[in-house]
Amino acid sequence: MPELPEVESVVRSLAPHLPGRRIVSAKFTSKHVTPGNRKQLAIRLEGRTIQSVKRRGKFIVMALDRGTLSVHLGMTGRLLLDAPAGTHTYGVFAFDRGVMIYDDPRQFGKIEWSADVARRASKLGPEPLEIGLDEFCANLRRRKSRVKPLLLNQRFLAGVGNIYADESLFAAGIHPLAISSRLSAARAAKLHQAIREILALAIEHGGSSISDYVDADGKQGWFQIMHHVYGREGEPCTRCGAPVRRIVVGQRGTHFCPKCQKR
DNA sequence: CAGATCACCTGCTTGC
DNA sequence: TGCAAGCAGGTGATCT
Repeated sequence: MPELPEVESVVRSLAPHLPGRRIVSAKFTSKHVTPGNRKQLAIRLEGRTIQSVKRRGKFIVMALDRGTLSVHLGMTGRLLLDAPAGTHTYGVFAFDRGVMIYDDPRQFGKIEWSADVARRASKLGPEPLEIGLDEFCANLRRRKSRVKPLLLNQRFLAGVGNIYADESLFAAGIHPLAISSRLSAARAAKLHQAIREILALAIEHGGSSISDYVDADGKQGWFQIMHHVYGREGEPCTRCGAPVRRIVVGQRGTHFCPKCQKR
């Protein structure tokens, strides 16, 4: 579900509500979402006050008065404010005022305490909305990888996922199997620009709601209606009319226009 | 290091 | 209608 624009939208919907709230109690009920000692995690959170909510890559990072909590939504995770618990609720944060629940049908998400947050954060690459052109080009040139899997690599860029990788490559006119180190400076610059524009536009539209994504207020995103290739296999390219193709690259469905995107 | 394969888990869609 | 296969926004381990 959630890539950078969706996570950013969740953070923005949480930010007006969470800071200053005290966690009265917490409860976790999935060994996958909260691996290890989830009872201890609940005890650690008890009595803590949330100071800030930020995003780093696809991670939601909450600074507490003591310690840090990170939430990764995996594929189907949701953080919802003042919503009732359901079949797939695996986390409940009871505040002095209100409640926040964590839902995640597939349980690919992770809720973790600060020590693990630091370990994870050290493995993340630069923020795609912050990295400069020169550094981006140098990083592309240094790798001899197909460009699509490279964009999905969180050590290369933190936050780009399957939808926005495909959409960015389409916008830049680059084939997903192009070799990163062999991209011309002009095409690398175009990719840098495309990633920034698409992520920013997607954030403006609250992200993409493909099947069930919503922010913490339960509001869906609208960027999916502006997708040019993702999920459009067989449909005409919005630019040239040729049918959009779907191939598998690195085990991920990959959508592109064979006429507009060149190696 | 690049890449393939598998694994984690549930639910929805598709095709026979 | 039923059932199996295939698919899904992500990541990490393991092996070549």
